[in-house]
Amino acid sequence: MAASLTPYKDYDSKSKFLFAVDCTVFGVSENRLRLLIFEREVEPLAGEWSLLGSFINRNESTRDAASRILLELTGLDNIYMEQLHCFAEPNRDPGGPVISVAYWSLIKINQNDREFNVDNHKARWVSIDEMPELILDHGEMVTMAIRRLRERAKFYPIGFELVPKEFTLRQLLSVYEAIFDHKIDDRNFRKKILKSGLLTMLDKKDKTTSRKGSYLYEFNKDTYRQLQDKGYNFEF
Amino acid sequence: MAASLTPYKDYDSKSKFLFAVDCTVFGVSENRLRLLIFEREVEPLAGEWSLLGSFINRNESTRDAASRILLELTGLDNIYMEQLHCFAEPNRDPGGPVISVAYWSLIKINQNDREFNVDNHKARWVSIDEMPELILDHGEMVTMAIRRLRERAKFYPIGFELVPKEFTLRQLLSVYEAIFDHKIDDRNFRKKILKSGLLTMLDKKDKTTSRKGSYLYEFNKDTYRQLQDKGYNFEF
DNA sequence: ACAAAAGTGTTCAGAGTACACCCATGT
DNA sequence: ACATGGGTGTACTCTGAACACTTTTGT
Repeated sequence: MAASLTPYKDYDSKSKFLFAVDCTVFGVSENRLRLLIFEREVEPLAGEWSLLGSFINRNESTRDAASRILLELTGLDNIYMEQLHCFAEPNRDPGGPVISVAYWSLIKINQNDREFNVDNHKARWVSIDEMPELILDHGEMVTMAIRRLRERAKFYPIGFELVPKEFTLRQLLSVYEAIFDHKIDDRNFRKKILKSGLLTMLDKKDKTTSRKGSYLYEFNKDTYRQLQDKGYNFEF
Repeated sequence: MAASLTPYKDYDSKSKFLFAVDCTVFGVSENRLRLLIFEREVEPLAGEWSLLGSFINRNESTRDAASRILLELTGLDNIYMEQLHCFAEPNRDPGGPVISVAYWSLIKINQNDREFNVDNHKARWVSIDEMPELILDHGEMVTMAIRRLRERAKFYPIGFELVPKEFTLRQLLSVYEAIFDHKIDDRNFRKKILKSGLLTMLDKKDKTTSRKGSYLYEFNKDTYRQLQDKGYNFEF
């Protein structure tokens, strides 16, 4: 028990719990919304598919713990991350009384996938419609995370977390198609996204996908931050 | 430790925590968004203002615990309630390593305030702009809860949780004014809310506020549930 | 010259916004 | 008759939705 001014006097008699975080990590590749899953290494349930998680230590917050996990995995420490929900059904974990706080995060797949390969985790990107059964309540976490992601994506500039620093409109459109799982009219998309003021057109073209080449954009950080606070309608 | 198939083998060596829930309870009265606060009864920090909370037991979920608290307080068990966030900063509680899951809920003030009076809790409704300092991170919980409430209220039919079973349009409008903290044009409000299909006009009038009397409405449960899933734009 | 992706504009319908007067009734 | 709150309609603007052809350029 940590140093404290006036400890709870019946501290020892109360129920205590282990505390864990689990991360739902999303990315988009090949026009699909994908999720990073792991082969669990510890008993119980070793060898089954799960989210990446960790117990938390006495001196870290849940957010610290989630960042720590993502850093170990990707080598990146500026990943978009939000708390999702605390899962605490009694007996949710056959390993003991463990309460878990789920986080969800977004990463740019192509930018990082090399690092996953050299990593010693047994990780796999799966499309969200081809997800295998996950252990414990991790399936429920994913369902909730997808719902939350779609809700955020509708009103906050979130698609940008899934796209490289410089990107084409087609790439961005395709991220939104993957998140919302429906086709988007490209003319209306361009019109609306350009009107938002979020994008700055660069004087460069990406020639990898067509002979004509398509303009690269980056996003305008000021507008981006404003819209994170105020919200904007990103329904297409 | 509960019965389990294969317990974590280093269970005893890991950090363990007490686990609590705290409830942010909102209501609307006299055109103000209000919050229920309590004089804390236990040490440490007894006598200061706080949210209503409780430790959770081994065999209840956080949701059960939050419902339990609200039931004790109000005598009602069908209160609108959502999980807000898990607060776990190290040393957030001087009483020991306690992690808290915050919930927020909405209740109809006039319907229940009698029960608060006979209750032995030292409770008080305060307008959100006249809130005193709260203990620990409870102020932060409230700030986040207000933000979440406003977000929900914009897109989901939530105002109805704050209004009696039969209500006038003026009452409903005034709930939305309180939540969003700005005046709403009553003609546009009527037009939009009636178009949503959420309301059924009753063949009764409330004559307590004017000589002419104003029609009472109730909400249409089917439409209500649909809009809870799909969402609707409740910005006025 | 042709294939393949990029880029561009218009029309229509529906929703939001601003705004001012008459209605019903108890006293 | 009048005071009080309840109830109603219109014009304008803006946004969203549907929809098809031209441009560029490497081969």
